[in-house]
Amino acid sequence: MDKISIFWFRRDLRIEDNTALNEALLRSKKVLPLFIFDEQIVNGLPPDDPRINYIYDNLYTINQSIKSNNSSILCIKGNTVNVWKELIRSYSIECVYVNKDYEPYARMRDAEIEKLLLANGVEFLSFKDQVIHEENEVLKENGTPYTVFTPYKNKWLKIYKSILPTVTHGYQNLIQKIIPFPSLDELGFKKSSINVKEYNLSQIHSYSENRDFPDLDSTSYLSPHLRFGTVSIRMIISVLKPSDQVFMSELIWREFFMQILFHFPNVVTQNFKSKYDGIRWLNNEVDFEKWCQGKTGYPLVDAGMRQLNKTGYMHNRVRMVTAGFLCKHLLIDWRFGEAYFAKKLLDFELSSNNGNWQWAAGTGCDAAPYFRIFNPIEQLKKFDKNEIYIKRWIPELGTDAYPDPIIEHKYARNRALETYKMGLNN
DNA sequence: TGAAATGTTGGGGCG
DNA sequence: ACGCCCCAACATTTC
Repeated sequence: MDKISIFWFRRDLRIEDNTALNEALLRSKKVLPLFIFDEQIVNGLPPDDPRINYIYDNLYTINQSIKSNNSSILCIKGNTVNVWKELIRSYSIECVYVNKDYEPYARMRDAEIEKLLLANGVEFLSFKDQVIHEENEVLKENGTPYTVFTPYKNKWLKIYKSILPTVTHGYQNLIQKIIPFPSLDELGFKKSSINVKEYNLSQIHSYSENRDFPDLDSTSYLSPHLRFGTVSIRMIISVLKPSDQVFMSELIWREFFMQILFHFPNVVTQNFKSKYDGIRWLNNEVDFEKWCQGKTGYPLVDAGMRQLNKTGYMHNRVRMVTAGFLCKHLLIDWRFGEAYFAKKLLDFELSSNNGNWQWAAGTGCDAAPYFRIFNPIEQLKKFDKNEIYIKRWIPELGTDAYPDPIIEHKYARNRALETYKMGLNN
């Protein structure tokens, strides 16, 4: 039996400028592309989760596009370890190629699979692909990680040399074998009514002027594409101009929080700054439910939550306002908000979601100070003064059906200040 | 990538 | 012309 190599798709769902795939095609004459719907992940999601749909659709499209070479993606649902044990039995595998995934669960899984493969004489090669600079490439002089964004960014930019997307040299080294591609139904999933929007770079050069106005809908919608790797980060960076530094900074925030999660994995469950551990959250369930449903009586908060519930997306400015409202006005632990966003966001990325929630709560590294409290009315005046965005998402606005504010701003502000001050450890 | 509270300044109304 | 008050506008401090 001829030896083959396997390229394992994970969160890099494209065939252009895909580092590990390119390496596999360069070094091996028989490359089998693989995707595993990991039961440990998907079993925790509803069968019609839009992100599962999005992954499926992209795999389907890639599978169609390599059919001209008589090639296929092997698409399986199962327990990842068991799938690999089975693959080792059915194929004579020389080498497995992957792009690195930096999340705690993925690192643990990959370490386990690598061990299994090595024990069976299979080489496991992993490559940097998802980021420009990975966890140990941007460090302080003393070799420790940065925990403040601005110096991190300065160092990031200092060592950055423009990287162009790689050109793929053809896919003829993919194994020529038609494998039936499973239907969504056969995988045990269902069609979702929510779809990922295509990304849009046409307004990228006016990002810094328009980004704070949610009614303009001028943002790029890149986030889910970066999350699932349907676009390469090198391609995005390569279209930026020197004047696009604000947009560039957002991409650097992404890598900042990735390296924070890598070096401080306890942030998943703990405050980055433990001096906030003593905050007595109220965690009122009725308040939380109203926040989730977009029924707080604060239009900007409610519009954001409804946009999230309906589309799986929320404008960034509004994310800050809704998150701040949950933590400060309602005194609900940021972990509840984080979990809700994780469930709903198409672009859900553990590192960014966690980092930004801890930012909003004031508990994170380089976070907003706790006494910086957004006034949802002032934010509305500043960023949606013509009320276009809020009317778009709250049809009953201005009628009796729209609720009164669940809490008065001034009262909530003072209560938050007192509660945070009281909870401080030093 | 905050907002409120407090302080300062200076123009204008008015006796 | 002067002193006094009011208050908008801006600046600084505080949370």
